[in-house]
Amino acid sequence: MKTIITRFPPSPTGYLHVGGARTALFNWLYARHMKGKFILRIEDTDLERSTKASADAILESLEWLGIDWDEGPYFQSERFDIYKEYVQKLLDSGNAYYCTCTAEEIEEMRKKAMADGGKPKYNGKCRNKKLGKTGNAVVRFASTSAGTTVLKDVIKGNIQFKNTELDDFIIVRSDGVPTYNLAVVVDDITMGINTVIRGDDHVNNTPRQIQIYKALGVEPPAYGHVPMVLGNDRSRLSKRHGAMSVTAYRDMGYLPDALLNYLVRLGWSYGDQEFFLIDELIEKFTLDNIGRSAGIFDQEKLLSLNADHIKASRPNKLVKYWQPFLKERGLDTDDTLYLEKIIETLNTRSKTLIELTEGALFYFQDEISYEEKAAKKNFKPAALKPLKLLCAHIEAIEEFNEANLEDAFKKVMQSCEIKFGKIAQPLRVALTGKAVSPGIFEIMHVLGKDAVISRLKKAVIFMEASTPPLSA
RNA sequence: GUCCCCAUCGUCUAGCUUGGUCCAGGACACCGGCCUUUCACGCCGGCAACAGGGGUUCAAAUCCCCUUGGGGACGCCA
Repeated sequence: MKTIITRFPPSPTGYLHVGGARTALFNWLYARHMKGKFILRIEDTDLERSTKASADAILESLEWLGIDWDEGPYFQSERFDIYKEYVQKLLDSGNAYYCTCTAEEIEEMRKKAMADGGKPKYNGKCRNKKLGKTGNAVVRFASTSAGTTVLKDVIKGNIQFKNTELDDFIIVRSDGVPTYNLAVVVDDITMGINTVIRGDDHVNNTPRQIQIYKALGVEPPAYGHVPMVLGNDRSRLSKRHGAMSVTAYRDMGYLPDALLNYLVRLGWSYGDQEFFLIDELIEKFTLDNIGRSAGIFDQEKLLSLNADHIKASRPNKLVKYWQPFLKERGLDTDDTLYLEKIIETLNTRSKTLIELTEGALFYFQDEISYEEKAAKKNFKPAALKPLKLLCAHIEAIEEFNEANLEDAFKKVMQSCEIKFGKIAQPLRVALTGKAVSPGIFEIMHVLGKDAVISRLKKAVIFMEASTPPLSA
């Protein structure tokens, strides 16, 4: 059995967006599933628009996602000699020719073709002129207009194209730099790529590429065109759909595994299963479960999946993704054991790492500032006595454990003749400053005896200072 | 304009290959309820779809055709 070799070939003209990430993911998963190879190639033949910064950003995103590559990154801009060689072959075999038509002439041809009810095309004017290489001549591929080209797509099935639909497209620009259609084919041939999984938007390029393969006498790879990811208005994903870069999701507190999980399910399915860990995906991912229709990117579902992944992650694994968010707020992240304990109290109530951070703030503050609403509602005069009493009982505890703590509560409840709820909420505000938080026993356990007592005392002082003793 | 692709709840989808087990299943969102020291988690329940029209067939979400709708491509971008 042959080794499957896939690739991801982004062009460095911007950041890696979620659609591209999904394409990379499919190629990567398939390669991993088949125990094959995954190659990364930077398609920077467009010297004008390609930037080093974009290339770096893309690599960074892939690394964060955990999509690793076995070869590369190769840069097309460093492979011009190879392309030149192949172009010469095409020229020699009569499958390509020089063309000196001007932009105006070509514009005319296109208009005419449109007027005749067809696609805007180049009419092949220079094809038989046998022109030599001159100053600003381009090289065009002499495509066959007879017959049809069949694309055997592993996802969409057979697609037929009448060859008359194709024109003689440019394979080398006037400045000598090859264009996309030529470079992909040459790269895929020389890199041994045998499986090409890419976006739907490339379907119409495929017959051109297949023709180049034929002209070169090389067997084309297996193609699989995955449907596009659309924005909520059903149009192609773009900036106006909001945050679409991988790094934006990272910065919003999403876990890479959650993004990957969401992305893979957008277009691929495994029965009714929604939640996947990466290893599981590698084990279960195959091309035949990829759907044929385009999908809309749904942030809500991604959010929900992120919450699931936060819940399912081992705290010690989550720490490394969480630390940057803590650092951003100037919080100390050295005590990872403490962080893990905090996570355990908050992971079921945080949908993102930002929510986790916000929910955890009180753990890091020595001085709790009370939320006005929460204080008003729970720091009522009637709560003063129970809190004071509770403080005293807790201080008296020798071993700060659940049993003793429970005992302290019982005593307070009995002597004040109140229910647990009456003491729990004020205590919560005293400990966290908020009316919403993890369970108070969990919190006390993480905070420890000293912090609990100190926060209780401060709450008592606060209440005494701000509340006139209405009831005796 | 021309070519290509697609079409199941609002969204992602299962089911379609090998018609009947589907008056269509799961998930997100939404709405109820339970649990409960708050908020969540969790659990239970509800709302909600086979685009339309023709065929084929005893029988069609599943096969065929047309219409409509949506998307994509037509670059010296990739």
